[in-house]
Amino acid sequence: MASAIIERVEIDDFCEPPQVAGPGFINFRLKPSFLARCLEAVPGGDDPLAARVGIEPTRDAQTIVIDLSSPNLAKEMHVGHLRSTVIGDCIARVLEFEGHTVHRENHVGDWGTQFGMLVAYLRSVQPEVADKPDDIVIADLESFYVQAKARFDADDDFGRESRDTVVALQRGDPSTRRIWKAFCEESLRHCHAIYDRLGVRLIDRGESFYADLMEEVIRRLEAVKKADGFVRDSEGALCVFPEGFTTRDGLPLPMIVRKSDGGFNYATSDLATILHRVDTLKADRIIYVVGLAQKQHFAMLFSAVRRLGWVDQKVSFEHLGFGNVLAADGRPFKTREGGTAKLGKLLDEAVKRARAVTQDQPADGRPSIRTLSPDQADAVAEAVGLAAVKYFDLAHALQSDYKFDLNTMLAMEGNTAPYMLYAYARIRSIGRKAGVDFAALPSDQAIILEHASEISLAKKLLQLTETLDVVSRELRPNVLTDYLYELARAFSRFYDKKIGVRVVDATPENVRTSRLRLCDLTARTLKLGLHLLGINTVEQM
RNA sequence: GCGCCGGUAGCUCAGCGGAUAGAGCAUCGGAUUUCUAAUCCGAUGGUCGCGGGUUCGACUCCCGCCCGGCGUACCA
Repeated sequence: MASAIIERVEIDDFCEPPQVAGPGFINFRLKPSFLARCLEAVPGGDDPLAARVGIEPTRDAQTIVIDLSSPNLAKEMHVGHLRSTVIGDCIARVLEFEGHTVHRENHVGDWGTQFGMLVAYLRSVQPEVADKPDDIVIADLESFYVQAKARFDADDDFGRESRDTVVALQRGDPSTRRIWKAFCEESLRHCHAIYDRLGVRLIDRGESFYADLMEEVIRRLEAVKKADGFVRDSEGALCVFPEGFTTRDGLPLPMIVRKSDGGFNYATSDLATILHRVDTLKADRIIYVVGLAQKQHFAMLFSAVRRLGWVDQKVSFEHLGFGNVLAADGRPFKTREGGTAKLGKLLDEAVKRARAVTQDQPADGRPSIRTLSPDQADAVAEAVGLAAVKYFDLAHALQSDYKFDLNTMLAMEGNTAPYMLYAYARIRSIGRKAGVDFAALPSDQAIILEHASEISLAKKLLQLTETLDVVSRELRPNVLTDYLYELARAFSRFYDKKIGVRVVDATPENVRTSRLRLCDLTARTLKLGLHLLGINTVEQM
């Protein structure tokens, strides 16, 4: 059968004669001339598609909401928020690149009983905030919370005051609200210092934003409530009972939407966000980038929304769950003191280590030829350190836990950000060395693929489109990191003095130009790919 | 108890129906008078947790076990 297929296919213009290779396999080998034609067709220079390496936006754009990051404003952001933020941002970038309208929704926790405690504590330790709420400064949110909690546990009067403050807050008492708002804004400033550093932009929408919509959720549920129905009261709480979920005792498991004390919880606000996202933002697709631990919660939420018929069938809901970040010993990530590891500190540490890496000298004692000024070295360290953390996170399959290991993520060898950034910087340096502006390379000159390393680099370059298809369809960032790593390796071989080819001093001129164009295409592909991961490139390092 | 996610080379991880299971690190051995060696080439190393089944073909799908983690009504 295979030979019958081989005889009949007409693919001479782009493929070598196919060969039967064992039972069930036919090998097709694309002709270098065809690969070259494909690469020649990629727009360059000042073409608007040059930075997109020729990839056109989709024709059926959707409106997509991505729920990401979502820290609790009561505390400092910690490692736990890293994955949601970095993965969510990457997915958003990929979908935006495809041409979709993306809303990055930061569903921050700014509501609930702990805020009564925090406001009461703030009032007692910084009484002046009542008059000047905008002057509030809390250097360390984490210890502020710990102190408030300690007082709450030890002091009954303060406990009562805290509970009264929650009530006042929810009733809308102006003075309480003012202090609460000041606290939240201060906490958000801490968050955005990190977002800015990570290059992540998103829209903050706290639980409090949904206060009216939560009431609307309750009204709608009350309207369809029946004694033994899908929506009913149970043990004093208003509940939805999606099918197929049970408690330890095998009884139907409710999603509690209004607690028996009348308060709301995350199910209430998650339902409210859906109303906002569907009715106001007009979302076609909603993606929740939240840890795998909440898988059941989202399964119940989506099931409930479908059953309630609150959204059009064509709106899709996806929980993009991910595993935990563990310490190097495989245990939950804690500081030496046992507290949660603050994200800001972790990034500082990564950048500090990256700075040391930029000081590395060649192993054999030759002098380094790096010419970075201290300021440039600082900038490179910042870029490399943050890139290392992000890249390492994104390079892991989403569902698996991974060990946060600065040594591995900052290694210059292997599938790491430093290797990738170096490959890019190295290519840019070739352009400088050759005295050419990549953007001005003549795009009408042929690409010539003769050497094995040129052909395999060309094949890799041409896999960008299908790689991005997989990434956006399956929402898997590590498919992109793997591709970029393979591309960088293919380039290292192409450029290797032993197994590769000469570039800057290649002759004749048309071969040199062809190879420089391959360099340019590789640089643009790496830059685009890293950009979609949320990683900035550097021109030298 | 039930459900979900892991269990792949000494270590860190990819692969998740197709051809001899791949990288990096580590170990050992090569290249090199640089187009920035943060490189390249090679070797060693794996009954893909265990046992059944489906299939022409299973790390990949199904069933049952064993480990580890998480979830399982008023935290998120």
